[in-house]
Amino acid sequence: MSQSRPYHHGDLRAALLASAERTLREKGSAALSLRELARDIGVSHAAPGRHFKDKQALLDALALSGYDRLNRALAAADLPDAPLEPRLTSLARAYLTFAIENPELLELMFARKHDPDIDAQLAEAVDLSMGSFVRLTAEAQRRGEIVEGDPEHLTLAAAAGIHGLATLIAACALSADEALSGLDGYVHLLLHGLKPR
Amino acid sequence: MSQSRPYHHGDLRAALLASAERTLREKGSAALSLRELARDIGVSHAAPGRHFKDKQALLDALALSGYDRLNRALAAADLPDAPLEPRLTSLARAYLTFAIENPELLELMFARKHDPDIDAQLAEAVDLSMGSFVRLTAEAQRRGEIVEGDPEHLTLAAAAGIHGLATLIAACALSADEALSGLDGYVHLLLHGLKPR
DNA sequence: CAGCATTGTTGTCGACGCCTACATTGGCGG
DNA sequence: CCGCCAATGTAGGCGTCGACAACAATGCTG
Repeated sequence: MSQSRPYHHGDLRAALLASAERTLREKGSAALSLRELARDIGVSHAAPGRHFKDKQALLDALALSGYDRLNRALAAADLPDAPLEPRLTSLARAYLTFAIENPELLELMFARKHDPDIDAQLAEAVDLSMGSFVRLTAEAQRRGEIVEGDPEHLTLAAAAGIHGLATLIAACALSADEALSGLDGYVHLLLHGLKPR
Repeated sequence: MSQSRPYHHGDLRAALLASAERTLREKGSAALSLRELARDIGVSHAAPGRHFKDKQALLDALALSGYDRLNRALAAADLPDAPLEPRLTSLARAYLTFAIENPELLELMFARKHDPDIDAQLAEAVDLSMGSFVRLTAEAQRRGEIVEGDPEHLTLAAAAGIHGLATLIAACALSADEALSGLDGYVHLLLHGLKPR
């Protein structure tokens, strides 16, 4: 057989992750099968097992890479010199955009079934995501632009709302356009409250 | 054979849903298998197919019953005569409590893979859930206790934050105790904003 | 260049979802 | 009261999947 394909793939792990992410985007995490991935790439059905001990291990790796991309997007959207409100809006917009573009991945990232050992890395990645918001509230609080109180609580208050919008978008319970167009108003409400001043 | 079990179960559909919900709570939705449900109940492996054309159909039914319970909990927690802040707090507490007690179910309810036809019923159930919050903001706005603006946007602003907290709890990214104990403060922030007055 | 760890292959096992053909049951009309 | 039919449960089978084990090809390292 003049099969030009070499016995060793070269970087099967990366190829698996890339193909898995495409399948995830197109058909959802439930439709992800290790055997189909192997077929798509052109290796045997057991080859993925060399790189991911489990199907769950692959999902975990996918979730981790998702946090990586999200964190880069958040870092890029941070405007350290901008005033509080536009700065928070920019972060929020980056988060929502990620949710709109990677709904299945977001669902995976916040799924409640990861290996305990990977959970530590995951928690670290989540902390990194929160980091952008923590810095923002901490600095704003130092300048007196934000109410006093436990900075962690204040950060959570801001982040929970934005995360809620993101999950609603991912769950198709909220249209992406609607969320993005109402974002400015939403952040304003976050900062000024629902009660009239 | 003196098998006392009658040929017909009587209410297999309800038994399946009940058993499925227990399994869901104990082992997660991924571990839910129609065949195992049938074994637990003591019917043949194809019997569930008479009541749910699909595994997804059973998950959809589970999600619908989840919305039903959530909506009842929200209705019971509504205090129409209470002032704005404690009223909102009571609704929020009911939502978070539901999330704490039914994390897997909540994940299922907001999963993005339901049959298109069931989606209509699901959307209706979601609207019902939002209803409690909508009434609250509408009345508060009528009394001038809440900022002017599109009531739907204001409701979303309140509900998104609470939903965000709930999903964070379900995803184990936030401890239940922490969320409940900080809830009063959170609702206060929602109403008064992060900026000092 | 020899030996060994890495990586991919083949084959197998049990479980699952779904389908079809068949059995049992209970209810309804003659 | 009885026979028929729809509803419900059963038995078996098909194709796929994840996981495992035994084996083969490769390439690194001493």
